[in-house]
Amino acid sequence: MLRAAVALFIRKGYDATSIDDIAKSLNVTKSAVYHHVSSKEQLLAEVLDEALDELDSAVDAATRGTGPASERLRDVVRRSVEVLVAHQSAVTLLLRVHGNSDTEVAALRRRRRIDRALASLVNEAVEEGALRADLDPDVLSRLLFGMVNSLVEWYRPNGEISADQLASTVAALAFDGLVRA
Amino acid sequence: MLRAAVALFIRKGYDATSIDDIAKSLNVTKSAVYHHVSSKEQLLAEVLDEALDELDSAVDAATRGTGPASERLRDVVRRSVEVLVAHQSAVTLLLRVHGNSDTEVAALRRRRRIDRALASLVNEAVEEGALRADLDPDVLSRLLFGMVNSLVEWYRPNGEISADQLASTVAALAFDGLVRA
DNA sequence: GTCTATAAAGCGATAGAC
DNA sequence: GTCTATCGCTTTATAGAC
Repeated sequence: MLRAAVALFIRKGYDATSIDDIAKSLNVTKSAVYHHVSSKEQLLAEVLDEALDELDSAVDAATRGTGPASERLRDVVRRSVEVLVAHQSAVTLLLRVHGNSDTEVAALRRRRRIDRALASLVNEAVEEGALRADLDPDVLSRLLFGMVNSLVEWYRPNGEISADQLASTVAALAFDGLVRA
Repeated sequence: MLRAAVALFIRKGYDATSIDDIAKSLNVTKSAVYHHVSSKEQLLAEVLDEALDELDSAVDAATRGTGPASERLRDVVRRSVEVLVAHQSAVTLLLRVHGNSDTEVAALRRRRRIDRALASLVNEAVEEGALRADLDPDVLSRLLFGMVNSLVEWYRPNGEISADQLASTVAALAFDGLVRA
């Protein structure tokens, strides 16, 4: 039920998906769908909460860690990739939210909190001296997690590359760059 | 007119924006809008073509260049950032297209052509020996341009950082990485 | 738990007056 | 070039039978 809805939300977009679309994909009528969920918006809220809970826990672990910020940043990059792979549908929808309803506005607020925590971590790592200081840390943070988040648009788990390999590739590219060492 | 529509498409999403929304933002009625445009879909098509034309020309320049692939890749990364900044609205909408209409399907086809050309360039640069060969070139290409594309979600041209600075930051991060040299 | 039927509102788009 | 009015359709959501 939720899985069918999420699949359509991703393929067509939340706004372009009607309850009737969801019903048809399950070979039932609209009324049958409304027996299980109270509204289309609530369906979205459940998925967004799944994504936000997972990302929160990844970020909280990094924030509360004791080691050097650069190591905690490396860990949260890897953890984020794992979360995006394990909860790809939910995170994909979260990243597409516009703020068109109370549910979406609340999700955006929680997301901004996460983004701010990640930016703080990058700033800390730069101040530590572990990361380059010649570039704006806030811009670096946005680019870094923009790269991480972009993988929801193309990664397919059934392929040849595992979540673990992907996390290593992302971390290697982000920290060491494209150029041959 | 087009500008008002695009602003709303970006703020609320194309599907969640009605012709009446556009009309109200211009303080006219729906009919006045339809006097200037033939359909909501045509409005979207014009914007997507703007973005695709610009990206095409950036990629074509890199593809037809004569220097080393790694230099042409550096150039196309910089040029891409400049295009995303100069045509941010159009590119933002392009990156959000789902394929819900003929217009959107056609745009996705053109976009895939561009992505393939960029992936070829990354492959070439790896074969040349200029870029690291320990990571999958196709994955590198996706992550690199995922990072580039992600800037449409946060960059604001009125701020303190110029398009040129941003292009330098993106290139520096992508090629040399986060770690202090 | 699923159905038919329907309400109430919004949608894209058009006709025709001014 | 903008308006009022309207068509035809789809939307979210509910009522009530089985």
